[in-house]
Amino acid sequence: MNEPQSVYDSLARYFSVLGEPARLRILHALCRQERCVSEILRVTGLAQANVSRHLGLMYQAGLVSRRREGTQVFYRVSSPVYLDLCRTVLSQVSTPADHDFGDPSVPTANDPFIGHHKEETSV
Amino acid sequence: MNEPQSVYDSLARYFSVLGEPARLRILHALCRQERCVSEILRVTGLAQANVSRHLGLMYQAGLVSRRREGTQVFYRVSSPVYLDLCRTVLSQVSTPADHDFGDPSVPTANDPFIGHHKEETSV
DNA sequence: TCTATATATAGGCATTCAATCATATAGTTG
DNA sequence: CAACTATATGATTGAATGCCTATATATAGA
Repeated sequence: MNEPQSVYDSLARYFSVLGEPARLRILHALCRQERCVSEILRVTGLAQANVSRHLGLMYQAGLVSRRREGTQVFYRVSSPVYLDLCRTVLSQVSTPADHDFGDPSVPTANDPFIGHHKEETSV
Repeated sequence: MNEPQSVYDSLARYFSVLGEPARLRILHALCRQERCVSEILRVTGLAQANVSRHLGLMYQAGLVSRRREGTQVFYRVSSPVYLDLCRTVLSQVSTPADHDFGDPSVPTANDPFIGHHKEETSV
């Protein structure tokens, strides 16, 4: 029972959940639509146990919602706010150009969380 | 040198930097104004070595800028975007009301990151 | 140069946490 | 119930990271 004591702890917890590449991949897979776990596996290429863990964590944190349909469990982003956060940071990240997140000249087609989602062919 | 390979890594790195209560405290201390390290120590009550480390990390990540003046080093939030992120998440967090982020009846006086970030104009 | 103040950094220790393998649970169908 | 599919979880390991103490660097002044 490690309840967060302060606003800072709660806030940090949210950011920590977002601070993991694998979880961001999963979030991106849910960017446009809800998906069941096996779809997420296929799209992201991550291992089953990992995806399940990350989804559980994100679910507990409130970032994703889920519903069961037969043996499958469908997850979706619980609030577009979380996608907005990603886009906001991405827009900041792209400007310095000291990393190679998509050339500024090349439009946002390849960037995650843009909304025009390239289906699972995204590299 | 461990350069991030994908957009997800870079994005996660940013969120990770924000995913630490101590760093959020420091960020909050810089919410309205730039401050030198000793001021940050006094305001946050954190240990000197920790603050220095956290500031160094945030500086490398680009979240804060700094300038030296004599023996003192003044830090400031490099972009109000990072404060906006905090406020955005806080607004999401506050709704459940299962944590004590400032009573809704009590105005925002005690809540972090509520101060309007005055244009810093990099003195 | 010597001293004092302000900030940064190194090393050790403890904890957190992601990846993995194996196994368990839930639901469906025969 | 048995067998199968889909998803979750336990246990272990290794890496990353935060805090602490001590020390190093930088700047200013006598």
